[in-house]
Amino acid sequence: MKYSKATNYALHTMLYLAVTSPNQRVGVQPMAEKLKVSPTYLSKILTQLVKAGMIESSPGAGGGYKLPPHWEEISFLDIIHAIEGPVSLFDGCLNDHPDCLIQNVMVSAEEKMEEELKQKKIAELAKKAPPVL
Amino acid sequence: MKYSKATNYALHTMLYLAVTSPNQRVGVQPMAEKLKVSPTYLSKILTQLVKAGMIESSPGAGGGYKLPPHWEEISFLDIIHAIEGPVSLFDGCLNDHPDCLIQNVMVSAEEKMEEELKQKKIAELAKKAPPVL
DNA sequence: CTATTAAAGAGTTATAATATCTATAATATC
DNA sequence: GATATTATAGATATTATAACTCTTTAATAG
Repeated sequence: MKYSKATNYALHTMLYLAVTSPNQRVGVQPMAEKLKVSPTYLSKILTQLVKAGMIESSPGAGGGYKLPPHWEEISFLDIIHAIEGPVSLFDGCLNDHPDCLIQNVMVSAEEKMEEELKQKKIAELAKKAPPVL
Repeated sequence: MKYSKATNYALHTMLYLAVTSPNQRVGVQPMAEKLKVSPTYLSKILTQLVKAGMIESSPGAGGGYKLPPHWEEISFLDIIHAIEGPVSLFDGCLNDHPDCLIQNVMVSAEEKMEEELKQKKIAELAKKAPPVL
């Protein structure tokens, strides 16, 4: 029961873009160096973020990744869902009956966490963040 | 990013004990049948619960598992921690700096969920639960 | 056309979850 | 005390998922 490192990488790259260059394109290499992860692996994660609309990409020379116009609205939850998928963290019931009391409790607790993650924006953190991240 | 099935089994057995026989000993087999899991595997999980003080056990003929005296105070969070350990669901920071903004957000969100899980007691559910679970 | 950079696919390794099997220890009943 | 019953412990196997690599393809700027 842990969030994946991929989610961790995704959150950090988003913050990186928000802090250093919200409008300028950045390639994978500098970010991969910063996070000490291989560029190819990080690019997989970034592709997922692109598909979820969390960042924009352009190939070719001078290309790279950039935050989208609505970047200031992007929340932690958005990014997490982009990587982990929209799945609930509890697996459903073991017996056959339809309305599982345990499931209900777990889901409602999860929703409390998600409310918090939805309120927290990357942009908000970028203001507080030191230049080094 | 999911809670383990072991946690799911643990929650269900606790509710099972609370609903059917808070004071009487029950062996592994009937519970394993109910949950459709092998008795040996379930017993591993139950042993973890014993060590965490969530249930009491006695070996030998007529033995089995039973809820402890303070069972009405046992929360979802207690049970989850007994199985998953006390670990945070976020892995910590990637860079070297000490005070990770991202980590802080994740942890505080997690705490919101835990507050909810701490308030929800098995006993409370047992009252609402149908006899079949 | 060429250099650069993202995307996609296949495959590998590592780690953790899930489960099984066997042996051991403890207890009640006879 | 012998036997049946039940939990506990250890080792091991299996499966699933995460984490990562390598290689190829596609797109774009100059």
